[in-house]
Amino acid sequence: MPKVFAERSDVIPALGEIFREYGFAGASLSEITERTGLGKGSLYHFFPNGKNEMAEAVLNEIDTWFNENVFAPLRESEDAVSSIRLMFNEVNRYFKSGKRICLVGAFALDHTRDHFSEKVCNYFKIWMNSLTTALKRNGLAKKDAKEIAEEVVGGIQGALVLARSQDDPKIFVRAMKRLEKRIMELIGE
Amino acid sequence: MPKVFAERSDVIPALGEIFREYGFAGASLSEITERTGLGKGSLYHFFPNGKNEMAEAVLNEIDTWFNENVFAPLRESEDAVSSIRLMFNEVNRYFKSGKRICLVGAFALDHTRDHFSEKVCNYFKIWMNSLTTALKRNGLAKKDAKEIAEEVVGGIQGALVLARSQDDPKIFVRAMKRLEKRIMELIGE
DNA sequence: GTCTATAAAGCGATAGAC
DNA sequence: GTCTATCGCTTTATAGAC
Repeated sequence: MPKVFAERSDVIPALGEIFREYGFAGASLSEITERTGLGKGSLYHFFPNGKNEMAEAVLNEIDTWFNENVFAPLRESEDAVSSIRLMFNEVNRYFKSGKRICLVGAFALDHTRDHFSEKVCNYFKIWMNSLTTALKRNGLAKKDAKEIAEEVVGGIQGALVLARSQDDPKIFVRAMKRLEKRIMELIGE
Repeated sequence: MPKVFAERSDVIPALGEIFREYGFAGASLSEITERTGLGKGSLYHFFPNGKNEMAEAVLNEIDTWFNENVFAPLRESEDAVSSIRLMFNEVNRYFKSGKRICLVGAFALDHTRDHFSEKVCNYFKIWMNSLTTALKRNGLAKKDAKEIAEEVVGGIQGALVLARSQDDPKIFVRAMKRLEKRIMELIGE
């Protein structure tokens, strides 16, 4: 019996997980129909431009989530220290303590990046800029703040790669703790 | 006019670059025939098991290269400090100062990992273990050595992701310098 | 060892009934 | 909004001539 009145936004999380597991090129429509429970008709109704539009919708949702839960607090919170602690907590939660990869980072590595270059570039750029802002508010010089932001955002991506390569999420958790500790030492907390 | 007497080992570097650019799933045989200049007949002559065997050959070559140029010196060199400097130099050269990604790291992220899990796992494991050995030889406690090795190998992977996301190889070069400096400070050089 | 021709399957995408 | 049927194309892989 066909489901009715499914909403476009309902399928986006499932699409995200499929792209994470198979990559953009490896995610086939048959896998997508199976996992979402929607036929091709429904999928093309929601995403007339096919797989490309699905990936774009996923990237937009990621963008929104990080802006609301991580980037905006870093930029706007009066208490910069707790906004940085919040970042580590939320990021750890988002990546399921290392059991989930970063889709944007995965897209960045191969030619998939070229199809979504603006979104891929901005995700990391805004993340680093927001963290830099919070660090400057804690008294760090602009140059130092930028450098540590680059180290932290890069360190998180690398820990996700390493954790998956060893099938050991604890590698990610350890990296997060190490990076948080280093930031807190630098800003004297 | 058909080339004759091409050798299997001749095509492996080209295969590596194709997999880096397109990922395993995204690398099509038509792209491979085009870039290697070999017809499907020749390719299946060299790699009877098709794409899978091609990727395996690439991973084997990567394994050999890193063992000879990076891992073995780390484990065996009498001068542990210069073996660590050598590591940073060789790794920087291998990844073309951030213009080339790590194929093993890319494979690790999606389900491609499951097809080559042993090789993917061992590449990073042996890298971290070799670096740990060199660090212990410089007087670091085992626990500290393991932690810094994890940080450095992860940091390199993350920097590759970040550099490509921003299309800015300098991010990778900066990370390499930062990581080398941190190691040298820790072992008191 | 190389090539071309071809097979069989799967792909993304579309059309049209309901 | 959902489905099934189908299109045209590309895919991986094989066969067989040279």
